[in-house]
Amino acid sequence: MDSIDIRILKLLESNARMTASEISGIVRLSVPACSERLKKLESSGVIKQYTTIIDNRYLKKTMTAMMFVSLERPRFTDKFVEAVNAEGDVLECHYLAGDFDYLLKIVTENTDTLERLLNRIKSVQGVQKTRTIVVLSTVKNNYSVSLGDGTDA
Amino acid sequence: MDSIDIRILKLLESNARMTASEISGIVRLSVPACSERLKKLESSGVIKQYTTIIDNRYLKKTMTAMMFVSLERPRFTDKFVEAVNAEGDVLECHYLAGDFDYLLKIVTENTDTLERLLNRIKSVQGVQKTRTIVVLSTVKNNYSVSLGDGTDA
DNA sequence: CTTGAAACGCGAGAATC
DNA sequence: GATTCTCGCGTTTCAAG
Repeated sequence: MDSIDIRILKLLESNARMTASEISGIVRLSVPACSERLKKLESSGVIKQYTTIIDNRYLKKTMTAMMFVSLERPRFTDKFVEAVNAEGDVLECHYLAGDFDYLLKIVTENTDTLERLLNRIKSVQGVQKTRTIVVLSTVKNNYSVSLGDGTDA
Repeated sequence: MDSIDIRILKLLESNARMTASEISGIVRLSVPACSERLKKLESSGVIKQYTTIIDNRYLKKTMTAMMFVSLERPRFTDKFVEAVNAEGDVLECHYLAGDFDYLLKIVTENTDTLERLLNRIKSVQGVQKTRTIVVLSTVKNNYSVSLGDGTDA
């Protein structure tokens, strides 16, 4: 992982469909050299996934909320994790070191669907306490750590 | 946006580098028809971005934290947003309807870098109160809303 | 929407420096 | 690492149905 790899990753971060020849032109490497680096970054696991970000507006999911959840006992964890994974509107679920056990990031249609989701979460066995915070607007939303300008690292 | 579009989006969500001919084979459409749908999904803004998810482990950023921030007055917003955007380790920033004004999702190296980041945030003009919660593990981490199986919507 | 054809560009591999 | 060449495939654009 040298600075050229970082620059390649940065380019792919901004556009995952960039071709090897496009990249080679920008980072000033030959196409085969670029292809090889690409394959290594993929096979080594540095590149976890190429994904597509879909505008939630077109899916009518314009409401974001954060939901804290506490479980009665750790033995309810498996059921809870299962339930969370089954909920398509729950994008993230983090296990916390703090007052609450979990933080869920939710993207859903409206207050109705949020209410129903909240009720489903509350009915999961072992869920003791929840606290939901509505997001008014999202100022920043990156999907991966910033990679700097490639001059360092 | 019919069910075929949904299926195409689903495929691109799982792998943004899928070619039009690969997609056409799966959704049982001709290649030109697929290409056209792709271009429409891109130009209409349904597809916001093709991005690459990089494993934070390889960037040595293995620590995740959630930071709540309150500002004294709304007039400090611009400076704060600017500061947040300049911080590479701050992946998300949401404006909240609640006790705190903002929630920041942070991915950083270790407690040292988190401490320094916290201090930088605290020194931003107008920052009144913060509360930082360390994430122990991440159970679920999707980047876009789930699209179902394409049989509906 | 389909098929089919032509032209172009890209990616993979081998050979070479 | 760079280059060059070749081969096969994907993409785009056209036609016609």
